[in-house]
Amino acid sequence: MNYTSPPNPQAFYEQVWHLVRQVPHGKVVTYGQVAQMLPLPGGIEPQEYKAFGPRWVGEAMAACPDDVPWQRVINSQGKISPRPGADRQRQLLEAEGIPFVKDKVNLKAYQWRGPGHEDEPRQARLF
DNA sequence: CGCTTGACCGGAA
DNA sequence: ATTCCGGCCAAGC
Repeated sequence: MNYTSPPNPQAFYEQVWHLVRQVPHGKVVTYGQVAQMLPLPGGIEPQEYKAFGPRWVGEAMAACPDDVPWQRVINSQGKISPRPGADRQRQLLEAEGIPFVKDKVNLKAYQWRGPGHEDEPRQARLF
């Protein structure tokens, strides 16, 4: 279906922004992850959503309000998607304490898993 | 009117 | 590890 935008861009974007606003300081999410976490938009086939959802998330970020921590959304490779302004994004993330190695973020350690399991210590007790 | 280009992703070469 | 490609729309030049 639509490559450029979902059936109801405005509604979809708001869902994206709502989710991104919940990403904690010092954590990141990927475009694809955000798309996957949101409900399947009406009138869209799952296969189509899988193919274009991530791009729509990108569109949403390009038009996000000021109160959305847009810098915490990066691509599936842990890198900042190339575009004018990428430097600024990296600066903001580093300022949050997120280290970059070879221009990449260690998603294993810094990816936010979603509401519910915030950032519990992996294994606090070691008897 | 035709060609280029997108804040993407996963698999193939 | 890196580059290319399909997916297949639409606005801008």
